[in-house]
Amino acid sequence: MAERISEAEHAVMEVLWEEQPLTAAEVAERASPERGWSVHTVKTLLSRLLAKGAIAHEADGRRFLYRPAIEREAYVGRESEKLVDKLFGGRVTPLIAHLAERRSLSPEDIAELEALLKELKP
Amino acid sequence: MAERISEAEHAVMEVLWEEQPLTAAEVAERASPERGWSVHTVKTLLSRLLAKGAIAHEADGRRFLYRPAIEREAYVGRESEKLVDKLFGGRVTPLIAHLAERRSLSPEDIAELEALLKELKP
DNA sequence: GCCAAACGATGACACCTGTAATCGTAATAA
DNA sequence: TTATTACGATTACAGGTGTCATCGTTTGGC
Repeated sequence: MAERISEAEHAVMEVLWEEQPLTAAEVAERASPERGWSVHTVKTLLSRLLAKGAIAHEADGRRFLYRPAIEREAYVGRESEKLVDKLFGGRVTPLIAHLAERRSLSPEDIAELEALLKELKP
Repeated sequence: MAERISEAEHAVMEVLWEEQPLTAAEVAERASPERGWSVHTVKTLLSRLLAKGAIAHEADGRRFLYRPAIEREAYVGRESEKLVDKLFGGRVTPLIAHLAERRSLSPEDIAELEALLKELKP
């Protein structure tokens, strides 16, 4: 469950986080517009995610219904932490500084962040 | 130069960003404590980084001196953006919210962020 | 001048990833 | 009841990645 999820696998996870449970065909349908995958490809990705324990399936007649076995919240939290650790020694501020520089934050962004900070203060 | 840099390659880049230029042996020396790499491994990684254009080398007698060809700033900026785009639809605030939740921000972190926001405001 | 050490270049190899196709079987349509 | 279709399971295969070893050559020590 702490297994690494690849780029393509992540795209499948996003589909399932969006709507759930889904059959393999449905996942393919929803994922294909952007990725142009064959249904075979999607099935392979689903198998790998199953093996990693990132999703679960239950039988529905002859086919399976798939659903996420890990929460998106947990996943994005872990990934964010990994990036901050890897690139910024665990410090959040330089991350924000970088993002602010590269894509200027809108006044709304800034207001949001200020509100968030206010909440975080004791 | 916009080539993907792998995990192991990134570790080599960090060594070179820290100190530069270095010979292959020196890179291995500095990288090995944490990774336990053989010098062969490091040389392979250097070759691949060269091929990708992420580093450059100049002859120093019979060996090479390696140095980064891309700036750390640019790299971490790109990587941060990729994460924000992939996981948060490009929005910074939810990223911070996640990080704040998972590893509580210290009062210093919060102060830093506040200072940063103040600077960003017109 | 010769031998060992040191280099870069090249090769190796297993595992992961992206992207399918094929196989065997079960269900469905006719 | 048989032919087709729809599934999951299995197999495939090239390119990337992590991790080294070997080859051929240069050079520094003696």
